Amino acid sequence: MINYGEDYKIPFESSIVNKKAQNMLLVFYLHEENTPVSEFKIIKTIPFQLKKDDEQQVRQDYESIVNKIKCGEAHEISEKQQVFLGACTKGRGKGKDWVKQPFSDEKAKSRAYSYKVGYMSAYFRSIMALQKLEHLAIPEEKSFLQVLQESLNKYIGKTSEEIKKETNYTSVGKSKSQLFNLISAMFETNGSNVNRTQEFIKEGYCIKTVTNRLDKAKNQDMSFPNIDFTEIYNDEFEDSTWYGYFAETTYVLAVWEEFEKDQYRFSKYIFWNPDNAFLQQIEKLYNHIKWMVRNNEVEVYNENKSNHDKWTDNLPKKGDFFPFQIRPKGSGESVIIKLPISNQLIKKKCIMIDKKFIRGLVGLEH
DNA sequence: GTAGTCACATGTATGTTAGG
DNA sequence: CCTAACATACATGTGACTAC
Repeated sequence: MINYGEDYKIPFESSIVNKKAQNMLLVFYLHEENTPVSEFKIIKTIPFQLKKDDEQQVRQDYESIVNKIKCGEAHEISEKQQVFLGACTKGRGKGKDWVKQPFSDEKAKSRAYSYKVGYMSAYFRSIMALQKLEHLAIPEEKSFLQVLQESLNKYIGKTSEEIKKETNYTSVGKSKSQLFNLISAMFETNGSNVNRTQEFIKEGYCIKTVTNRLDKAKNQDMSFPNIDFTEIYNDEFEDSTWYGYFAETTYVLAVWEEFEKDQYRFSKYIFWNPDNAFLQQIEKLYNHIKWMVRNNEVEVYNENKSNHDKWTDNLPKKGDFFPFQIRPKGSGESVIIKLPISNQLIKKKCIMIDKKFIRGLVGLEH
């Protein structure tokens, strides 16, 4: 736990963070989708060692946390303000974990120090030498953020055709993720998804595209990876994939303008960190789905329907948890999964963020 | 063990349509 | 005729299998 009353007096060297880092055993499990955690296999145990290269950042993260305490702003600490070492919420939840802080009368949420998911994933990869992840080339004298901005700035104002030429990006056809793939091409990732490069994962960054189309009706909500109902059933929100998506990720929203029919121009990008209200809303949705699955409340209407017919169900609808919506998302033959416990068949789903919300973020909505 | 191949799931998205 | 709520497109990722 973060001790608001004491920690601000303690330098990093003698902090609980640094002490525990000297004496910590990591146990890695293999995550399997739609499988309860208790059945995960242990694949690696190893003592934790903070890498020399990362120490400076962890120290800065620690100092940013204790500085907030010193400024009487402990209630404003969140997990987004740090890079590797976060300040995750901890406590009984449901409003019962507000504690005193020394330099303000405002009560702060109880929190603990934590290494972020992306950081630990990168750590794991570094010790396991898995198949090689693509790397971004980050020159010695530049930071990740500089490289990110320079790579994008270079193409601002250019059309997708121009960018295709300059990046030697081939692939034509009807892929629905062409504009996103083009962003990856800007980072010279050899065709890999830029969001899955070592650097993006470790720093907790994710690029998404927002397209402003001539036919307004064709503007789309923003999609996310598929929902793992077994994870929701078993895990608390704070340990979930969704928490990682929204509490520990900085989004870079790349905006494309359709200036002529089917012609797009990369107009700008903005950074977005989901705020607390957003996080609370997704937590509500998470817990609602958890409740539904646990109590066998999910109903699916698929009588006499094939896998490629329309199925309907009683999961929350658009508007119930604005700006989120649950949508089907499979393709090919891979469109059906089983819910935990009930073994109820249901179409694969993902969460989507409402386009009005997203367009508001990037200044397209008035 | 591990390189190559195949099949298909996943992640990035957008397309389609029925009912108010 | 709009748009919520269903659907699918395609490139990449990846597990299973084979051959060495």
